[in-house]
Amino acid sequence: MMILDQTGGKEASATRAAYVSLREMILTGTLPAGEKLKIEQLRKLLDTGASPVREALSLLTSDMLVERIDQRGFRAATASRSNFDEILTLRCNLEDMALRQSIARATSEWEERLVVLHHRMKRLSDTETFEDAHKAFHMTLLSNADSPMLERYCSQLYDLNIRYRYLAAAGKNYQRRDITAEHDDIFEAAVRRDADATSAALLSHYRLTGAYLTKQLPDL
Amino acid sequence: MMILDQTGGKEASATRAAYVSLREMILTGTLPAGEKLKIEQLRKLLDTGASPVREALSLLTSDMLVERIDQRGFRAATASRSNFDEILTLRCNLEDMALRQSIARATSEWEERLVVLHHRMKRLSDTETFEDAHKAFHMTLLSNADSPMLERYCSQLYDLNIRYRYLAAAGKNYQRRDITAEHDDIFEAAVRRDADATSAALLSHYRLTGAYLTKQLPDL
DNA sequence: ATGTCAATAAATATCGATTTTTTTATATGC
DNA sequence: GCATATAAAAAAATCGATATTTATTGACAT
Repeated sequence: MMILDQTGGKEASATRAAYVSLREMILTGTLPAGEKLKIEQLRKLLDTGASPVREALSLLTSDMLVERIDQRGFRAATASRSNFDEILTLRCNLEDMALRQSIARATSEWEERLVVLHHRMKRLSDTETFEDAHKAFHMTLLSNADSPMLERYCSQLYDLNIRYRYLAAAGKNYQRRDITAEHDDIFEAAVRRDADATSAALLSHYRLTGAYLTKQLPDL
Repeated sequence: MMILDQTGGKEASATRAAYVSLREMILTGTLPAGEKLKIEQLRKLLDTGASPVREALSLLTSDMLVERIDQRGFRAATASRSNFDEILTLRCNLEDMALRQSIARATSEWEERLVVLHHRMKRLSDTETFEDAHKAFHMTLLSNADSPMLERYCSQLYDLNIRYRYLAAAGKNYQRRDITAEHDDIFEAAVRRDADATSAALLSHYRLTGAYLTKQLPDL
């Protein structure tokens, strides 16, 4: 009998635990893109039953991280240069849309959330938890659009992009760009509530990162 | 021992059969928006096991037709006026993007597919299979964008919108608008490869339908 | 060598039963 | 009366075993 889960109720069910683990493994490349995902193998790896594994994999299709082919199981979503390009293009278009809606509805509350997250992100640069802070900052930029589906798409695309960062990091001499100044530009334009400037800074940030990653990416 | 599935291999697995049935039931409102989806109940309804039902429901979360709450099961996605508005806005933005990419890459092959589908759609007006022809026409318009994820989003949004058509039809004096002329406009502008005109016609088509549906929608 | 077919092995998909958790109903004390 | 605790019922989640399907192997003929 488990009293209470201190970690925030995350691994409440075996399915959820499997979902979180598998997600992480696919995003970071522990389970390589395109890899066949065999139930029995994963069941042993995660030390759980076949049902939670199957269900977790089914749920991961929502995130486009897993493909399911009827009667022949699951595989990790494939990666390719064209997929990478598509993600970049979609992110630019969708985030531009979300960002403008967000700024149009700007409130001081939203602004203050941004201030905190921007600060936190700068503080955590180069730490384990930077990734989380970075995503929180970017998603909060869009959060005021009050468009749950659009937010979901953007979050999805953000995560899919992470996968390519790990893929690039697997290539030999990869080192992270310094993106602090770019974040500052985005942040400052946002609190100024200057939609055009924020959008320009944000898209430039994505495109620069995209070009940088493309160079570092191994053959796909 | 089943020799071969004549219907095109559609219900190959119990999971797939459940997926198709449940999807249909949610889209048409047989399973009302927001409804609790109990495994045992659906299992009996579809005359299948609990595993295929669970897996089908998990897969349906990808389509945003089912929500899953850890340890307390599944429910049909809720419907609301704001959700309807969000779908309309997203469709206009995403389809505009897809359409322009599609037209920019226009080929005579794509054009001919459009001709056939436009013809077929006109032919089938007011028949059972009109829905399929209608979706095929709209999706083919976008198909030449060569952007699988964008297509997937558009397809998803198309289906989510269908649900509101059924919801409106459930309201008393609903009758379908005549949309033949609008389709003709879209089609003709597309084969002219006039991106601006096609986009304008398409978005106007969506917005007119949206305004019309909004009036007919019962309280949400 | 190459392609086909049958036999075998491996993996997926499904079932039926059990465990765990949540929900509902009922009782208890303030 | 109202909140809280407790017991019973319902539902979700999970397990272990089995059935079904797909993938692999090797013999055989072309």
